[in-house]
Amino acid sequence: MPNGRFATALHLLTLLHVKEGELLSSDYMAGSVNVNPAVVRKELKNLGDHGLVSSKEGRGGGYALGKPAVQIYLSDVYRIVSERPVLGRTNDPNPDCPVGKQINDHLGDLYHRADEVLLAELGQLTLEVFGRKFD
Amino acid sequence: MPNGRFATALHLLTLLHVKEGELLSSDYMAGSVNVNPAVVRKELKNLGDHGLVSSKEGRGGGYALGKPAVQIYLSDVYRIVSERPVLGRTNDPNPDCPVGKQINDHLGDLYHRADEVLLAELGQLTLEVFGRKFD
DNA sequence: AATTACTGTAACAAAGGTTATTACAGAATA
DNA sequence: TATTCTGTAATAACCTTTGTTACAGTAATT
Repeated sequence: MPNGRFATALHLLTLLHVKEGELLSSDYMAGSVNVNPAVVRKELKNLGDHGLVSSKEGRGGGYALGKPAVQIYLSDVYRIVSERPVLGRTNDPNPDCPVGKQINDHLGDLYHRADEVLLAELGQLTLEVFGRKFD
Repeated sequence: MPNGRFATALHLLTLLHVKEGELLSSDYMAGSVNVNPAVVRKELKNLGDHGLVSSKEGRGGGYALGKPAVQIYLSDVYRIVSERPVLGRTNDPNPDCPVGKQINDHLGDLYHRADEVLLAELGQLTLEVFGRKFD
């Protein structure tokens, strides 16, 4: 994962948690994260599709958590924003080479285990616990 | 890590291990991994700078493992090829926002722990063990 | 000595993926 | 009806990674 989507998503969720009770606009949140409002809306829509965020359209609308922060695990966030395995992508090796023919299968196993341990680690933290670190 | 350097590096090291005793050329290895020979030379030079690979210049030269495969941990490989934390980069949030001001510190802690568990997992495998999977 | 076959390395091009930007339709409130 | 939001698409800008080309340096071979 070369990008900053995890950081962005967790920042957004933390804002929603810290300001629980109010509806936050994408413009406001974009100002805190320092990214474009349209990017915020896209990411929040994505998180919303997975139940972590709810939204209200129209004037006076905005975003809120879609479920209690104690039920949002950081592993959920990771799963939602990262489409590629942690260890990166694989190549398209030469099938005529004994190593090339088999390497992707073995890399696949390894990548899978790496994702597992990462998810296990992130699964130990909820948004509520993470949010306690903030004043 | 959005890229394929880990896969490339491990493929190269596996080739060197499987064909231990001979010197392999960057052209040959590039043919197995299916990437450009110059890319192979760059990556092998990098692995060599960290002691995992030795090289011999000039005619009849090539590459070999720099130390026994039982002493090469996959965590070493990961450390060498990945300059960014697994969870990705962070943003440059607004310091005027309470959350924005602190988020990168807390993300930093999280990223550090994520890297730790990943390294611990990869540290359980050596190149020798990984290489047993191949015919 | 000259040739050959390699690595080491730099410079630059190409490709791919991520984020920014702009724009506007649609929804809900005032 | 005007306003203020989200939802969403299209496109541009940017950045990172990989590919490509080229050539200097080194060591064996002839």
